[in-house]
Amino acid sequence: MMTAAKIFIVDDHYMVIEGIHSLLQHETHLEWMGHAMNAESCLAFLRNRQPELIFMDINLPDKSGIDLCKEVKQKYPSVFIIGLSTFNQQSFISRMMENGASGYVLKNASKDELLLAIQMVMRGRIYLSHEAAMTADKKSSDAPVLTRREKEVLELIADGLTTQEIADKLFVSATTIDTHRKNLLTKLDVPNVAALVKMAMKLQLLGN
Amino acid sequence: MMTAAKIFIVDDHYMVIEGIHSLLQHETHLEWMGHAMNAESCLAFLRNRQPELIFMDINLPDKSGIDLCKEVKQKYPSVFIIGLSTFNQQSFISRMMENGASGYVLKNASKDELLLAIQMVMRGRIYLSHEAAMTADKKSSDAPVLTRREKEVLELIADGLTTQEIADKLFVSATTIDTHRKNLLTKLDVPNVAALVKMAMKLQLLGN
DNA sequence: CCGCCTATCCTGTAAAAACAGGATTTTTTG
DNA sequence: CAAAAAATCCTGTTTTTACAGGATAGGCGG
Repeated sequence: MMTAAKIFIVDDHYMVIEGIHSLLQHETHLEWMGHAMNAESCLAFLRNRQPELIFMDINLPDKSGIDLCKEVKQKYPSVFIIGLSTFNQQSFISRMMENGASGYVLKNASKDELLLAIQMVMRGRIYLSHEAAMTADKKSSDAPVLTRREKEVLELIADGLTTQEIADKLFVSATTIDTHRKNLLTKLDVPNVAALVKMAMKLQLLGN
Repeated sequence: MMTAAKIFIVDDHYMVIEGIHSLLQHETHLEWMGHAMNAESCLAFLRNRQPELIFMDINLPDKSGIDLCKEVKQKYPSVFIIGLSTFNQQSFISRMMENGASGYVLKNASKDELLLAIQMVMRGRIYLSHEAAMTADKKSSDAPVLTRREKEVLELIADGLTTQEIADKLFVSATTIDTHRKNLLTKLDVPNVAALVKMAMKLQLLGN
């Protein structure tokens, strides 16, 4: 029997916080440390106290859970993080895992699944929500893999910047951006930026 | 003082059910009747017992909350329905309202907001979540009015057709399409088609 | 009936994107 | 480490957009 695991949650949805709290409050081997509703206050909390496990929503008002995950893991490598989201967006899940998350559960998880996830993750294993694991292969098949730079360029293209403007912004030659754009069109199999942006939105490769 | 209002919830997310339950369980003027996790079992429940107010998620596994709302209101006109969703999708909100819902709250609503919503709706008034209401006018105010033809052209641009291709498809001159494109850029205040498509998606002017 | 809006069409120029077909240098990773 | 992947840069040409500044005809409502 291990000592009570300290749990913290970051989610901007009050009902989700209450939901998890309610589900876990009578578990004597778990200690509820509280919650944060944005990345900022989460980091502030961590400066003083350290939970062993954090449930972290992917959509936060001030910063994506993916970035927050990375930051938290850099500063506090020993903390376990379980991603939390309504949908099973494979791209988000894998990016969360790349950034050091130990697991991922959907918000429609049952109490049993939550407890199982906590148990496994606290033992150093990976837990992926059943449904999340299911769609894992499905999504990855039709959503092409973009590199970090390509995503960056894609984002700027969608913001309406021209090749030259993007080049200036990223301190590289315009031809480089041109190549990236070319590769983006090929990867997403579209003829021009208009279709590119639409496709990217559809595949949720584009924030905002 | 009215008698305890009977409340029911339909949502496929366990955490949301628990969240609302937890938030409302100590309210003595409310009676928690239980929950359903899909449209089917919601309808089954209603055949035997009748709540006065139903919190209804927009995304259900077997049927959209919008359709379920319509069906429930047809069979049991006296029941009040409050829509429930993670995002403030204006199109969904309005369709929910058209189908007889009396209100709409986001899942990040606070306890106070929930109670206020219940109170207002039970008195026959409409309650729209603050953020939902916010985006309601924002959407309608800063979303420019496009003509039928402009929408048509916009759609084709987003599909990746060039000006010439669109002209051929619509049996008009290329310069006509050029003018439409120009007007679209002006109306949405964007510098090029990439930004145009993104903005159009954001303002929900584009289907698909 | 007379604006206003919509849809259509025009000329011309400059800028940007798309297409082709490379090459080199980092960075990542097995 | 060595291969693979990613990021960088290049020279061209052709096509498409973006921008400027128009015009004309039909419909609809005050």
